[in-house]
Amino acid sequence: MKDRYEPAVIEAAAQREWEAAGTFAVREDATKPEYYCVCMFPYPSGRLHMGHVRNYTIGDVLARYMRMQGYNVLQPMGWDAFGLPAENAAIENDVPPARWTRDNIAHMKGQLKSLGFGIDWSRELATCDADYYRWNQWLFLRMLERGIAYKTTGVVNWDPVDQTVLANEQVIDGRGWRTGALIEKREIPMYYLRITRYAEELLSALDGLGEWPERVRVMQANWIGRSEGVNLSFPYEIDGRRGELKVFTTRADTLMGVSFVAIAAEHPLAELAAGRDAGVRAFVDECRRGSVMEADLATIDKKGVATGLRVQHPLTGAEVEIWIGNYVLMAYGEGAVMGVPGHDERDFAFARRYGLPILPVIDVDGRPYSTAAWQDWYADYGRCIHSGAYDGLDYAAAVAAIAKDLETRGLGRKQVVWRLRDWGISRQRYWGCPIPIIHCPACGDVPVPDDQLPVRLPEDLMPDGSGNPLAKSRAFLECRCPKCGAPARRETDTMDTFVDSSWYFFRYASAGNPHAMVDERAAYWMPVDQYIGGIEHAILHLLYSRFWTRVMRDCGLTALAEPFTRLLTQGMVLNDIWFRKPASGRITYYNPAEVEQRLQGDRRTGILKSDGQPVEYGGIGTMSKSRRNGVDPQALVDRYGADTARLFMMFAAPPEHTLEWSDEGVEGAFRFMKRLWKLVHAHVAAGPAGVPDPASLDAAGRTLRRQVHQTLAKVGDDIGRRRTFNTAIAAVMELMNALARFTDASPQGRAVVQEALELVVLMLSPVIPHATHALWRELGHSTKIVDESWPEPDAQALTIDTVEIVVQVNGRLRARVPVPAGADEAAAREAALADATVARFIGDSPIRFVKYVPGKLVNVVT
RNA sequence: GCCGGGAUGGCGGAAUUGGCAGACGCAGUGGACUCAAAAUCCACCGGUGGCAACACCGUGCGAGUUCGAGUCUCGCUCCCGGCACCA
Repeated sequence: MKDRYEPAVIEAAAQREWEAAGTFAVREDATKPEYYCVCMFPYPSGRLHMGHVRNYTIGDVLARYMRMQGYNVLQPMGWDAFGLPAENAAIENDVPPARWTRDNIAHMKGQLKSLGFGIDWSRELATCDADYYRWNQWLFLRMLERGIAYKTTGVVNWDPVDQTVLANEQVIDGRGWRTGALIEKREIPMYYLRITRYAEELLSALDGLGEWPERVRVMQANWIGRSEGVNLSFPYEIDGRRGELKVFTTRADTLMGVSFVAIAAEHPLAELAAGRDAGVRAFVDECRRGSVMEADLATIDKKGVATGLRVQHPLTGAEVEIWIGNYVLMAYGEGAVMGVPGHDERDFAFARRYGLPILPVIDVDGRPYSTAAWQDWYADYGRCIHSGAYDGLDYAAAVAAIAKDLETRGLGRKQVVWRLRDWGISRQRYWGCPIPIIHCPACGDVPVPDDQLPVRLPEDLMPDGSGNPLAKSRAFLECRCPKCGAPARRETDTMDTFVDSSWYFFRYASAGNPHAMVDERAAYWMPVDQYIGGIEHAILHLLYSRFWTRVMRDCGLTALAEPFTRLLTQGMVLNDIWFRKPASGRITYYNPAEVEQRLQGDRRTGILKSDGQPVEYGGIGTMSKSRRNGVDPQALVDRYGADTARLFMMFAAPPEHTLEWSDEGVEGAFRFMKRLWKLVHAHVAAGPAGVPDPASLDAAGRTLRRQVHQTLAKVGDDIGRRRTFNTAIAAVMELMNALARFTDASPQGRAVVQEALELVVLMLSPVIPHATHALWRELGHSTKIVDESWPEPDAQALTIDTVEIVVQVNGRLRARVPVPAGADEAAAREAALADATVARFIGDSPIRFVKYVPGKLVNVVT
């Protein structure tokens, strides 16, 4: 063994050994408990970024730890390989998307291997492979059969210059990103998946996901958005035509307080009113131009316009005027709301602005109501007043009575409304999974028969930015109708890439099966025991996966409803932002590596190394291409090795927090690697060491040995239960400091050090697997450390005969005194009162009482 | 605006169940080694006062509960993430 720590050499050697032994290729084994650890698979953009390294390091540490715990651990990897960037790259670099994607995969796979992740590569998959996406198509056909998939129209962004449909992200300020043309909204036929059919189950099952972060569950619950209320109708007669204006309300108890009805600008009645009045037309157009989805709309003024149209109150028959309100959403409920200014803040503001009557109809604990200003309690539940027959009823009783009366008149009933909408999966794009439908002039839309799957995506086409190349490819387009045999045309839309990622974790566990989507191996591995990925996927990806798994269940493919037992959402990786902003022109960003930092007082300044001129500090933000503050993991690995990169990532912050990049921090991790290496080397160079004999250890030896086993217990708890890798590493560092100070070279001293080093190496092996692989051998073992079990702390080493307890006087720390372990209150009290400092602070005051926390603390209260 | 999370030294962070605030690391300061530098090693490192022993103050702000609060309760301020004016 070399004195010098040379990561490049030892890492390559360790990786070769794992590969040769097939260490991470796992098979189903009913005799062992299984542990399935999945990290969200990457989009093959070309290079690994720091977020990937962090994500996969967390997964790998857990996987290796669980392996040492005796589990049969599967850690697979794959590629989320369809999607828009490949088409953009094709246009920019004149490379077909298929080749660009596969080249990227090859390069990134090499990078993943160099980081030493314990991945079972025999199960690798790429969603752009027909072996994979044929099962998207197959399940889609099952969904069609069950009415879960259906076709209807949807609105898309149409670029009239390129004659193409754009994704939302390709529309900037209402214009096409390439052409700058004003984008039109177009209605086209699309396929949808009826996720709303599962809304109730997707919501209620969240309660069972106890090992998911609370905030993810809350975000999902809000997204699904269940509301219980009453759907009711306001009858009208306009131009001699009878109709009913429907509204949904969760506050049917306030129905007698209605003073107007507000409808969305997109509502059919708004269109009718706009046709009669130029003022109304202008307002409707203004509302439509404004975005409906932005959060800052929450603070805009509640504006509206009267339509001159009137409806009848469903219970009293009184005339109620219809207004168009900019705060009413067409996409939620019925696109219309009843206006109850007395008890709804928005309606209140609206009524005040336009001088509409405000009628209090709910009494809240007799508090005095004033129409002068809104109070939050106006929206509270109470008892009905000024409501005729309903006076005196509380919320539940009033809603029940009103719903019943409405139902008698055929004008309403109780209803549950969901915010969640069906999932539109059609994309007018080339680089995706073809939707397996054939359009026949005679038979209509005909599903591709199972025996003709997969519908292969031709890989030789080149997108040019104008429309979908599939729609121009006769070889793809032209086919025969499976029903009547007549010439027909293939569907050219492809599926949303969220489809691809909704079930890949099932496929890892059924890798390579050409006959079935999943097989009995999936039953062995699934559900995923630990799923790890970015918080940005908290809603859509996770919700779609939960939905897709339920569809698979209902098709008899799995017994599971929930795919992920435990979820860890890792924080993003941040770095400093440096920029220059010339008086005129665009802001320019500089990579932190190009900047020399200066500290002026508490202000951070810097100069650009290349020209010596100052640059401005822009705070700290997520690593991104646009701000040029990324750090290339490859450069890091090349310079320090994978172990240092892994150690830094796991040490710098807890996994769920953001992680601030720090070159000095990386240096610190590297220093630790060198210290560990040298410590083991120095110990081994002094010759063989024996096994410690607890009975013959001196005090220092016993103390060190106790710290070793205490650390072992803590590290196991930190990794296994708490998932706080940073504190686990800190504890080992602390132990290493103690070890470096321990200089007893006697046989027993060396035996304690031998044991300590072996345990340190074992404890760190999930985090820094390469160096520990070499050090394990160095410490005299012929086995591979990766095959070792996680050690158990020695209970005997942990026993102590004396503890130091803290003594407080009136809650303030005054002394520490040693007492025998397990001392009772009387003994601890006596020891505390015997201390001179304690006595000084007590002085002449009489002792009122003494509080004793066994083994920890005595508090003397005077 | 709503929902969720947070605020602890110069910095990242620790304090797991209400019981020693600041572990560990980074940066910094002083020293050893060296012709010198780097690397490495040792020591110091929240603030104020004090020669020192030591004392007092200190976990965003203001109250409260408790023998005891970074931790619990109430009310604020600011920051981050998410979103949906959701009837």
